[in-house]
Amino acid sequence: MKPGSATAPTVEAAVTRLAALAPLADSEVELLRAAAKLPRHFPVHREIQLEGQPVGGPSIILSGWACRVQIFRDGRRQILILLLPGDVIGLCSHRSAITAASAISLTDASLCPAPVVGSGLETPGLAEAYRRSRAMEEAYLLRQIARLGRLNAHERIADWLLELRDRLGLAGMVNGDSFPMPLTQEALADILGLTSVHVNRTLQSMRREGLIDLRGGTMRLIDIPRLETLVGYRPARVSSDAPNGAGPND
Amino acid sequence: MKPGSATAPTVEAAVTRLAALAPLADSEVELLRAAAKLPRHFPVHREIQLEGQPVGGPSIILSGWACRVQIFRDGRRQILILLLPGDVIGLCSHRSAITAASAISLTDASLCPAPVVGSGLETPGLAEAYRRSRAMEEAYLLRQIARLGRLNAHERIADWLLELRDRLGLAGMVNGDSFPMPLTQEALADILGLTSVHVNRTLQSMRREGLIDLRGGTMRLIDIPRLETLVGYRPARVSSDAPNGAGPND
DNA sequence: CGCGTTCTTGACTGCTTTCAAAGATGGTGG
DNA sequence: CCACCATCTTTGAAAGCAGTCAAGAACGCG
Repeated sequence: MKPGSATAPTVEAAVTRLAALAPLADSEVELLRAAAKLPRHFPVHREIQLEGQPVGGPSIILSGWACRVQIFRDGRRQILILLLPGDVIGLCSHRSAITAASAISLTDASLCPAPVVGSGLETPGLAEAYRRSRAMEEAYLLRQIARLGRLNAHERIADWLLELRDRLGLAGMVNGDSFPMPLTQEALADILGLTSVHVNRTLQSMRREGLIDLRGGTMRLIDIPRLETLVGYRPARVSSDAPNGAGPND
Repeated sequence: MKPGSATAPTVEAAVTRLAALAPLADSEVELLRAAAKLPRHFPVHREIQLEGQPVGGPSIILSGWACRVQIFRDGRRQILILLLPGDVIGLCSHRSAITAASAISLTDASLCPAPVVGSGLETPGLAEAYRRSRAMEEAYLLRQIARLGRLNAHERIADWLLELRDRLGLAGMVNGDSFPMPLTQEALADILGLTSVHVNRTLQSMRREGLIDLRGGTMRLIDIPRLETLVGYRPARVSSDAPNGAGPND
């Protein structure tokens, strides 16, 4: 494995996330590992799915960060939702499905085909994990709407960071209060509906207030309780099962 | 039928919308009509689904307008998505599903249980319509994010009106360029992520510019081409089938 | 070490909010 | 049929959050 390659395609994050969504049989984990042997690699800023094109089969993100994005004629961009390791894209089951918004890579990324689940008879765990994954995605979309519609810059960032920590935690990518932050402030701005200049100022203000510590591509949430009360944060939940953990490692 | 009752529960709008999403067999239409015989009525501002509660079976909106909403501790509200006649809510198939955001009625409304579709063997049309309905809802969520993140007040209203016209058109509720507008400017503000004061000013500006005509609970889009170029509007599409029409009646 | 990208900072503009109050509207009961 | 009341709409003035434009500093990569 080349020393320079930032994201060696491993399936572990995806297995961790899907197993956190629903218990997987060993055979189902094996299906995932087998699928991950045929990864597709995307350099940064590459189109993964194109709006209006057929969805194709579902894929799993093995490594790297991506997003769904809407671009306006005059160049304005809005990132609609982040796509993180273990996320499944293209989970629509209707006929002639076409993708509603393009997906692009925000870092180098690798995907693989998601193992097909029939009517869920032989792979009940995977099928359930896919269904919950889709429900989680919908919950993130809803929260993103509330965030953009009613929160100011400080609150948007706080809320988004807490959600991000939960999401990365599901995939086992959180260490204590820290997780990787490979995005430029330009990308953050496109996520948060702000300008990069204002994101910069707000991040610095939050640093000064001792809320966060962002250095060298790592984000550390210093004062999570204060971040949470700032926006009344509550983690997304899509089922009444015990809140699926795998939270931050320590 | 009482003269005063604003929304006599008819199933026609719902049948129109679902049949526009996928061809329905006569037997499937009969299932819908039968289900509509057991409507539940909700006065304005009544809770239809409560966040965190079990989803229960799927329901169809027969008449009236509703929404999913997020309310913050300090009273800020954001309407996440409108729910219109023919829309199906509670379409999650995973175990122990709980609703991610409360649904409330914005006008008097009536719902009925959605006919259950098994594995889609006996009701392939309905099953397909449900799947596409869910995909449409996701497309509306994505567009709502782009709207709140990157459009100014004029553009948000234009974009939202055009989407609303398409959605109501699917249910056969558009007459030419006009459709009912039963929402208060306060509700519009909660949809658009603005204040009601600013919604008022912006609507009046659009009236003066000859873009819209809003009077007596009816919205007329006077200059649709100009509205469309204002935001680069393109209708939501979730399948490569011929764009499902039932567009505006004339 | 040099170059391009990203981050940072300042000054200024402006869209949107806030606060307040007046005007319109519609439904109800006398 | 009209007075009355609650709700909704409209308007004004002032303040604030975020955007724009521009330029310099820091960073990372080759």
